[in-house]
Amino acid sequence: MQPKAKKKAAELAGELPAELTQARRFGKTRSAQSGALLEDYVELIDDLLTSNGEARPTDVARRLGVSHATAIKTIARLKRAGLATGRPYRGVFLTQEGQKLAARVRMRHRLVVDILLALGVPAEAAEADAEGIEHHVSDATLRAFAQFLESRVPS
Amino acid sequence: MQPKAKKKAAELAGELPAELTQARRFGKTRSAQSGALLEDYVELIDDLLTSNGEARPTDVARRLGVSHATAIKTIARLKRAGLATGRPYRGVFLTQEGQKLAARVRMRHRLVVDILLALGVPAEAAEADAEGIEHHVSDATLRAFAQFLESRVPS
DNA sequence: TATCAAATGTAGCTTTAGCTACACTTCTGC
DNA sequence: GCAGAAGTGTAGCTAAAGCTACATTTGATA
Repeated sequence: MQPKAKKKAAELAGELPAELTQARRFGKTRSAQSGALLEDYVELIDDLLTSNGEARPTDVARRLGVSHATAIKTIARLKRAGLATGRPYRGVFLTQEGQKLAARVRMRHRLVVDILLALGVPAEAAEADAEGIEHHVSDATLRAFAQFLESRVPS
Repeated sequence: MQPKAKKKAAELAGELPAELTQARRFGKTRSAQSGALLEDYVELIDDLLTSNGEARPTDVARRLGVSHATAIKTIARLKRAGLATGRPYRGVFLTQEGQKLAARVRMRHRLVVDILLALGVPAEAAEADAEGIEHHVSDATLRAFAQFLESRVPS
């Protein structure tokens, strides 16, 4: 145990609530991680279904830059989660729930890219960064983004 | 193998580059994930060192909402990565490199929060979302953020 | 100073997401 | 209509990040 004169004072002054708030924030960020991957898969599968009429594990794997085995395993998780369906060797499809999620994700992605562009971020970087950012944008923030864009570019 | 009339056409039309670009983007997002945790730890340890004069694994664990064992294991990774030092039972400190990283991370965090606030995101949500967003903001985007804030609020 | 609670560290388990290597279908083209 | 290539699926490994349970060290205090 280290000496801790200042620590005790901080505790008495009410450090605990701050700790809890921060912990809650971090915890949320962490658990968002697992959902992010599924969202990426759902979005991409929806893309492939729209543009190619089918979504094959190998295409998914290529697009995401992972091995086909990894893609297949994650697609299995999607099915377990009720987001995707499909029989062996027959391609992947989205359930109603999966399609709803895809739509939400796509809308959010669009909004994040637009915000970045509006802020003067170069197109290339905007697309790239949006991929990482979008999974961490809460509904409140999303609403603010939409409102900002509307007010700026009534278009 | 599924039938794929359209697929072939798309390939001939040059789908491959698109695939590679997207794969590169996703890969970057994924590998950013591992760095994000270390960044959080470094930032927090720097916080604790500044405000308390010491950074103890238990405090880190409490703030991050994980068990002390998890914190200790990750701190060991920090040490292996050359970001932290410290002898057993003696608290954690940052190396020069760790301090440099902490400064960068803190600056970036500040900038992201400020941008969110400038866009009209409620303070609570801005702080929370920034935690997740900041790890995915490239230098180009960061520069754009800074420039936008300067132009908007010459303060 | 000897004890004991709190902090620290270690061991071993789980899940997720990745990989390679191997096995099995399916489709294409001859 | 068959052979082989391409796609799909399975098995088994790794590393990260989390946990609980147990062991060890430290510092406060009686």
